[in-house]
Amino acid sequence: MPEIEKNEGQERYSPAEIEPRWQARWDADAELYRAEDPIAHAGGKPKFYCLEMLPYPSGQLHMGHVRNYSIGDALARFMWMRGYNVLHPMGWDAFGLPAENAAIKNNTPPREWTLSNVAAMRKQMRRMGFSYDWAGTEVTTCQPEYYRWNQWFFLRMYERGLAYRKSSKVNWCPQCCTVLANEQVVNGYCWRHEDTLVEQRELEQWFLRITKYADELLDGLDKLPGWPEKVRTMQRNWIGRSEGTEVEFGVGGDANEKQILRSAQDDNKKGKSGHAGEKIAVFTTRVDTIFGATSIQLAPEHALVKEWAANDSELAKAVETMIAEQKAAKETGDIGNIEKHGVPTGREAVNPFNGERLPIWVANYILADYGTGAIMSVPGHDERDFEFATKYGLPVKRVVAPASSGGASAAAEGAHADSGDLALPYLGEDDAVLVDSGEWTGEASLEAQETMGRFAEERGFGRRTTTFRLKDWGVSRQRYWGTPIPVVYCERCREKHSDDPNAGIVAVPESALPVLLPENVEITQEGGSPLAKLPGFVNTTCPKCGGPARRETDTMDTFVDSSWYFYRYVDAHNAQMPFDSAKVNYWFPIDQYIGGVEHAILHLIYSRFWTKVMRDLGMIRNDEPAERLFTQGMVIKDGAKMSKSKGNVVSPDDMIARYGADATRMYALFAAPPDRDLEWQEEGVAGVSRFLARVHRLVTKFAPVVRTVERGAQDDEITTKAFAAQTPAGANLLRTLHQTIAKITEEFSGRWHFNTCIAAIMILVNEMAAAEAKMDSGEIAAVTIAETARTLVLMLAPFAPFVAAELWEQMGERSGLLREPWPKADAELARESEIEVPVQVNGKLVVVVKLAADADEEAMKAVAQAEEKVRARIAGKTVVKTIVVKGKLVNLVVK
RNA sequence: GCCCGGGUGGUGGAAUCGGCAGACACAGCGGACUUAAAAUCCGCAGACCCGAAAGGGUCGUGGGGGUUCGAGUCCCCCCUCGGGCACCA
Repeated sequence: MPEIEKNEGQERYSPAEIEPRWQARWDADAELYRAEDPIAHAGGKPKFYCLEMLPYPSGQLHMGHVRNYSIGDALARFMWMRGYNVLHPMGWDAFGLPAENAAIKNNTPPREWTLSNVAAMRKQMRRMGFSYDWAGTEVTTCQPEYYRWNQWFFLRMYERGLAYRKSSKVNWCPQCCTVLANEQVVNGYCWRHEDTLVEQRELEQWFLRITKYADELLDGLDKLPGWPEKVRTMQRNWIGRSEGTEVEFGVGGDANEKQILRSAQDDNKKGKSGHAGEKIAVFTTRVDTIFGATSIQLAPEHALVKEWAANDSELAKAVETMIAEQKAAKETGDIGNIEKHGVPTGREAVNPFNGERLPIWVANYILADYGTGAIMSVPGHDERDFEFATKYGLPVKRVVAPASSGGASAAAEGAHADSGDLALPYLGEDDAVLVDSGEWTGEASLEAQETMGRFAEERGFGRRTTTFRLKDWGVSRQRYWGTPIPVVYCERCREKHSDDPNAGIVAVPESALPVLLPENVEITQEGGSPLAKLPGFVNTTCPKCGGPARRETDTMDTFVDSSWYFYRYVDAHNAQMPFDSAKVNYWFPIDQYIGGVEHAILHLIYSRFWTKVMRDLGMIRNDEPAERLFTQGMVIKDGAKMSKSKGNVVSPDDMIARYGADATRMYALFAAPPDRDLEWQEEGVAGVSRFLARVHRLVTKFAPVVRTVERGAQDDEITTKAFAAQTPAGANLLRTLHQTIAKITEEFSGRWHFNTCIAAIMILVNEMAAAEAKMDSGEIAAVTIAETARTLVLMLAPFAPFVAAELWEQMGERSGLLREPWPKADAELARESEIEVPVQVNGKLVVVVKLAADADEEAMKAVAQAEEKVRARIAGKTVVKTIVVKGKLVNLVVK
């Protein structure tokens, strides 16, 4: 053996000195970056695309980001060491309102403000040591190089009818001075302004036809087992598919004038039209209960109600009150708890199934924008209808009964709520059958839904249909800082084809892209698109006829930007196309996407939609963007989510300055498992920092040993195993080492409980510290220490890359840590030779005995029974039963 | 109201399969080192009771029941906190 030099470990751990030095080195030698084409140089390595959500460049990284990226970076580094070809990119969601607000406040142009924030945050991220390939993949969505492709996609969608313009009621936030998507309205309030109520305005807007993919977006969720069930459920609810039947009820005139009219059937036969032949379409998922309908309920906003209210001031007043009340309820937040009420319209509708005349009401619980805005009210089988009918004394009629009752509830006809068995509506079971339902009586409920739907279709007064809660995605924003919509409006073209309502809309040709967002724009809070005030931008020529035309002045929703940014990462500098399909097909789907659950429906549903559109354009092969999704918990401080308004924000810069980036990110992983909320406690960061100092001191001390051993090992060819066997203390240390490797490797590939990984590393370090003294006494071989120290540093690399790199170098290693293979656990070395077996009497712990790990059940039993404490406990009693679980425990049952 | 998560020492959390509850930390306490402090190192530490101590006993994972030799873990009922949806016909 060569002489072992010793380092007394005088150098103190100083992240402030270590971290910037390594950061500079990584920046300079681009260790973390792709020097060459990562696909061409994959060299047979499997690919791994590790993605974290790109941040909005507010100027400050917050703790939520730090946590998100610490998780992703640990995984990326681990996969790198496991020999994967890793793609780990980062970018900036750089368009959006805060830049405009900042412009108003500080008189700084949004571009300048945004880009300086990007620079500041990029610096923070580098300071954190995150392993992003800045040079190769960084994407900034507000750059024309990026947003021109938003425009390009928009044109592709427009060509295919996936982007269209229509006038409709839209959500308007008076604070943002812009339209919001449905997804951006939270309980009637703006998602950005918690106390600003969203108004409804009638405006011409651009929409993306996401509903075309509603079915696929829904069904695809079943094929995403790598996504959290919670997110999938949220998306299912959001898409809200229900299959049912639309049925047309014929409308009678004013009942007081005794102008009861024909049923819809008659109307259809005679092809009559006009007032008398008006129909009300209702949507129901339970057409089988149609014989139990006892009224028709319309939403206050229903077109017919408007018509009728025009000549009926009383009705008009009632409807107005209802709408006002709903608005008020939204403001207090308890919409949904609002009491059901309504007014009769004095008109009647005819049930096309049985010719029954039903009163038409207007009710406040009917939603105008779902289904047809009208329902058939079946109080016998719907809780809401029941509540309403009970209040107004409308009849409750049962038409479905459990099969077991033999359809015996006929007596219930016309009964009211106070009759015992009708105290609650019957909501149906799988075996329910129809009663009192004409020719369908006796038919199974589920079957009747089918046959009655078909019947309605045959007779021409209905159709089976599917409705969705999901609405098309309104993407127009009356704001400046976003992607210009690449469309012009031409008066001449419109007039030339006055029969086509879309004739005046002319797409900007692809060759003219990008439509650049002008600079030096005055931004005010007054509302209306700021671009509309720029004649130089607005006035243009029509690409079709060459005549004067007006540019679209709305910009795109920023969620367009984030819907496909992760595709751009794989080919960020492509000037010809959004990306090279071959590259996407190599990297996609994303192997792991990591982000906050707050994106569960907005970003994550739009991204899935965009993926399907691109697939149908033939650009990509994958149906879904990401194979696996992980949603991390929130960062909490003093029991509340960190936010400026609550004043409980902890700045990463402060943490770095005080404890270093390593300690900050390692604490973010240590304080809680990543899927749970994390309470930020500064003392905890200090603790991790102390731990790293301890590691630094220990490894620094052992580093010369490692260097010596590494040199010697080549000569002596002595295996670690052989050395380990020499001394019990050495075997113990190596056992812990290999148990730790096994533990961490397993967590990375499954549960991701990095808090327990770090705990395991701490245990190992504690044992190493204890081993220090034993090295001098010869109880532990130097090679054992060296092996342990070296492996420890490798395992630290995903969590604390700076100190790991520093120590790695101290140990005489020259290769970068990411190129070093992840250690392999040796099952033999990890195995326990001795186990502690608890001995119980009647399930209560009496004593713990030490046994050889391979002791069989007989031996365990014998040792347990021989134990003095156990004998004392069972003295004078009979052992009725002995339970022995090999390698686990012994339990004596006594009486 | 409905659907998901949680509830374990003073605190964050551990216990992956029903098998020693409280790993690993933080805060705390005691000791060593120091003129002193900081830093560091070593040790103690769920609660209650008995005992001078060594040690021993009882209780204990939100509450109540159950299954089991044995329950933080499984079943039923309930309380509570957080999140999502909320008249979706």
